Amino acid sequence: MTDADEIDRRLITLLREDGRRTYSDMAGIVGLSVAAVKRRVNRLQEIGVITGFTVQVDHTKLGWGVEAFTELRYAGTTRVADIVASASLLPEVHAVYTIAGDPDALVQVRVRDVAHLQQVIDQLRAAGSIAGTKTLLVLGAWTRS
Amino acid sequence: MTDADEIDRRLITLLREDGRRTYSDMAGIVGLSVAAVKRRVNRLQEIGVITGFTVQVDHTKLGWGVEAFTELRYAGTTRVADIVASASLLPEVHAVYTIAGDPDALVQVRVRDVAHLQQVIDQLRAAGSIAGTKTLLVLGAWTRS
DNA sequence: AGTGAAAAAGCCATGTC
DNA sequence: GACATGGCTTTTTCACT
Repeated sequence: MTDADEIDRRLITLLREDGRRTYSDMAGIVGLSVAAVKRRVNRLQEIGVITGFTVQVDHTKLGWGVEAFTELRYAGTTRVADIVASASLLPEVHAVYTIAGDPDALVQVRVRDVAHLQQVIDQLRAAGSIAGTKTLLVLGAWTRS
Repeated sequence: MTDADEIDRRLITLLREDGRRTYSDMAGIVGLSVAAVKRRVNRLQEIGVITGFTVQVDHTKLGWGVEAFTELRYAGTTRVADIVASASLLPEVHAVYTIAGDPDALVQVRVRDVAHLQQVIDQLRAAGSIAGTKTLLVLGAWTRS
């Protein structure tokens, strides 16, 4: 936990809604000067609460129409770091979550079509000592903000 | 699929790395004029490839230290839209994915601690005609870029 | 921490090639 | 799409509280 007060949280919320909002815009909303808002945002970046600015992309419109989560189960000796390292090398892999219990990891992938999905799953299986996989095909997604 | 050429894709990649990059910066990298880059980025927003700008936040540092995925299984008659509508009302829910097959949905949640997780799961169960849940507790996460 | 003001940088519309 | 110009907005810094 970090010392982020109520105003810091409001600034973060505002920037999550629109990462390009201007300092003067936010200053007007939270009731501080532009310089004060800038210093707070800079500080939030320095202490690592804000880790970066980015764009949200509709991957469907770029031809990556299929999204899936693949659950991975490993042979007993596999180390967590190796799991993440090998899976994250695939460009189709969007996120890797290591899990307590069963399964051992959950991999979020984005692919062009189901044939492509098959390829990626095969590559995941080949990457380590995988005991088994189960893939959840995403039909629809809702994400906050 | 949309008509986004190689330069468009490079611009998207650049903006994913840093959503605050200036047009002149990108113009220098891709070898176009500032005005041309601006027109392309505007167009990518208009056609919905770029859906918004935002900040990446380290939720751990804000006291939301526990992340989990909860698989939901429904009674036969539940409609997908209702699932998403009810789950997305909880502020702890970060994303809802509807799934082909078993389970019916995968819900990504972020909570303060495991006691809080218990509450959220209970609320998810109460929200619809849930036949069962299984929660995957995240130990570590890797996300692209 | 916050304020206010001035300099520097970036944005954006317009016109021309 | 390139290039140039000018007006406007935003960012960034600095001295002061």
